[in-house]
Amino acid sequence: MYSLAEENYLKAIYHLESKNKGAVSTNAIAEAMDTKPSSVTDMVQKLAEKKVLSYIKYKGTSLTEKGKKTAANVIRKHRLWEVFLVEKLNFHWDEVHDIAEQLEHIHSEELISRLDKFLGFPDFDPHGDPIPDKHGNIKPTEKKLLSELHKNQKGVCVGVKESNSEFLQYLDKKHITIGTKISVLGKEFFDGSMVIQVGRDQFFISQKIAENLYIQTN
Amino acid sequence: MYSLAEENYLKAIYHLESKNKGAVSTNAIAEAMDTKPSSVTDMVQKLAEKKVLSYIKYKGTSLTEKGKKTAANVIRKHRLWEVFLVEKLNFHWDEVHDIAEQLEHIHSEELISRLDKFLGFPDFDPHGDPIPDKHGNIKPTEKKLLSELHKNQKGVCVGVKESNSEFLQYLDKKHITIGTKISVLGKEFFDGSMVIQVGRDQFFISQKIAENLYIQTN
DNA sequence: TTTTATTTTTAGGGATGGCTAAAATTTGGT
DNA sequence: ACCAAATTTTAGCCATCCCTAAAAATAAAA
Ligand SMILES: [Mn+2]
Ligand SMILES: [Mn+2]
Ligand SMILES: [Mn+2]
Ligand SMILES: [Mn+2]
Repeated sequence: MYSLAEENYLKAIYHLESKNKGAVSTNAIAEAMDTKPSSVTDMVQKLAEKKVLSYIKYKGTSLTEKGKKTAANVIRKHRLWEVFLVEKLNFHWDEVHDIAEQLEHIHSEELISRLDKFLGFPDFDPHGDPIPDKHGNIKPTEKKLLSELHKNQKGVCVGVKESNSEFLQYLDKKHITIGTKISVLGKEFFDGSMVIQVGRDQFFISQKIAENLYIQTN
Repeated sequence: MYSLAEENYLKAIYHLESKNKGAVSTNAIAEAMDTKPSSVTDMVQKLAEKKVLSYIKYKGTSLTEKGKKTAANVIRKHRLWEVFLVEKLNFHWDEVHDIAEQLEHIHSEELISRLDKFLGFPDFDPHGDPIPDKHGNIKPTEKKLLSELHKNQKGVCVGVKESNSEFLQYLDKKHITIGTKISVLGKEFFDGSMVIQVGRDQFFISQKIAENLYIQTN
């Protein structure tokens, strides 16, 4: 059984590892957790003793299989609760993250197993992120960023990279959500901006927007 | 915002106060919380500074209005989550308490408000205990213990006093649950035991059982 | 009314999870 | 290769919430 703080560290390191490939630096963890590097060193040394990560002084840390599984399980709980909040309690997709941050630490295998069933065994959370299975495995999906598409390519929005309220509310305003079809009508090489078609609307988006939307093309 | 430990103390003191009427002793709190009296003194002094209870050295503590409201709100959350676990996730009524002990500490007014609506604004939890409203008020209900009934009186089971697994499983075996009609066929003055009728079955129960079943007679 | 037993508080300390400041190590520029 | 900058660790400290042992106050008995 891991403490709330330990679970949050494992989750943060898991996310950093999957983004940056390779050992995770102390500073990167500190920034992700909004804490000080010295606090990270303390915790990382404790977690190394518990064999959930390997740590080499000054060289960074990486999760062991045990650590990965534990982290994936916390992420599984987070995302299942987000589905619950949106599907059953009618929360908006930009309101659920902070509540899920708390709910992800409730300890009960049976609870999560029943919640999963109650929700119809969902594969993705409200932001399009995949929900790990109970063994910590995530189905690989072939998705790309909208910014990687070329002129005249099209696809379906399957997720968002960042999911802060401002961004999600922008998407709402433009009627973009999970499942929305998007076509690239034009792309500017200079700044990466695009003109896209969503339903009957055509409009301009910046590269920053395009870099935060996951698209599935098939 | 109160910590997990603070909320648990407030809840325990609230329950002790409503049972024993009058100031609550340090030892009583320690026993209820399964902790040491010295730890209770520490926490009670801290809570007194926060104005959620009044504390006089060697004389005991009692909750202020603020403290009562805070405690009732934790109890409200506990009981709403218990309803969720039983009604939506199909847990059995003897399995939900420990999980609700964790869920009751999730901080979000909006979450509880929506959960309440999702559950159809229930008045009672799966054990027949009343759910306080968002202001901390509990509707007074006129219920009595089965042990207070006389021969030939009858009523409906509306709740259980203790709700540990062993007792709840005993009730299941005897097909007694919330809403079950019970008639007192006979009562022994010597030991308070009874013979009761439940559906078509007639059987003996001890005084201990009769003292833990709430009955409504009308 | 003493004496004894019980209850309650205080003193001192441990584990967890933070912090700042200073020291050690690594990285990068010249 | 050397110095400067950035990163990382260590040392020492703080807050929370728990503990044991000892002291103080109250309650019960003699
Ligand atoms: Mn989230
Ligand atoms: Mn999400
Ligand atoms: Mn309960
Ligand atoms: Mn209950």
